[in-house]
Amino acid sequence: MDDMDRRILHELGQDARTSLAHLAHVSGLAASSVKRRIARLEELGVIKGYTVRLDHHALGLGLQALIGIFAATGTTREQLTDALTGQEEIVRAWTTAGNADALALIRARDTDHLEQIILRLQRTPGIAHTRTQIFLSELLNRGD
Amino acid sequence: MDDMDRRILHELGQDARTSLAHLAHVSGLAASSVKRRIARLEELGVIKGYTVRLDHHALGLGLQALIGIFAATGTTREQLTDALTGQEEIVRAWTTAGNADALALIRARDTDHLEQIILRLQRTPGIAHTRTQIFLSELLNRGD
DNA sequence: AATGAAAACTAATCAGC
DNA sequence: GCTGATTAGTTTTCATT
Repeated sequence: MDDMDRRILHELGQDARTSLAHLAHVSGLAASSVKRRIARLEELGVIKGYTVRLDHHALGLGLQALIGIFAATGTTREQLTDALTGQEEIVRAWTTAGNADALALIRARDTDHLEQIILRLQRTPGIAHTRTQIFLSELLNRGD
Repeated sequence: MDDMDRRILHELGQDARTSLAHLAHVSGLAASSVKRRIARLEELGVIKGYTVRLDHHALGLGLQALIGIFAATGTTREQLTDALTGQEEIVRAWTTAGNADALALIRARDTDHLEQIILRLQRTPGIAHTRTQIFLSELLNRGD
């Protein structure tokens, strides 16, 4: 991991579909050298993949919320992961050192959809209760 | 926006660097048709861009936290956006209907770095105080 | 590790359906 | 709005430094 790698990663962060020719130009390396570096970063797992950045509002999933998950006593990390992975509306989830045991970031169509998701979570074995915080608008999104 | 568009977006979500030939194969369309659809989705703003998914732990930014921002009275949305955009460690930020006025998702190297970020935010004009919640681990990450 | 050149593949364009 | 053929551009490989 040197400055060249960081530069390549930064460019890919801006546009993951850019050409090796462009990456070669901005880094000053040859295209084949850039390719080797990217292949190494992929092998090392530093690059986990490439994804598209979507306008979820345009796709009808404009509502974002953070749901605090309070696990039932005895629930394992694996059970919690499975319970959350089962809900396709959950985009990201973390265990926390705070109030709730976990926080789940979700995307919903509207408040009716959000309510469905919350009820589904509350009915999920291993989840004792939830606490939902609705996001009004996105101030900043710097990708991954 | 039909099922074909959704299929293409789903595939790009899995691997944004996949070829038109592969997208044509999975959708059953001709490569040129796939290209036209992607171009239209880009023009409409449904596709905002393409980015790389990184292993931030491997890059030395393994600590994630959510910082609740309590704005000073009279602070505008724009001032808050500017204040948060100025901190490069902030990955995402939202205004909320909850306790804090905004929530900022940050990535830090370690707790020392996190403390620096919090102190910087607390010194920022327009921010009255903050409340930090540290994430212990990531249970789920479904990209964007 | 990086380079440059050649070969293989992929994207972009466009006339026709 | 889709197709398939053509051209332009990009990725991949490899011998060399």
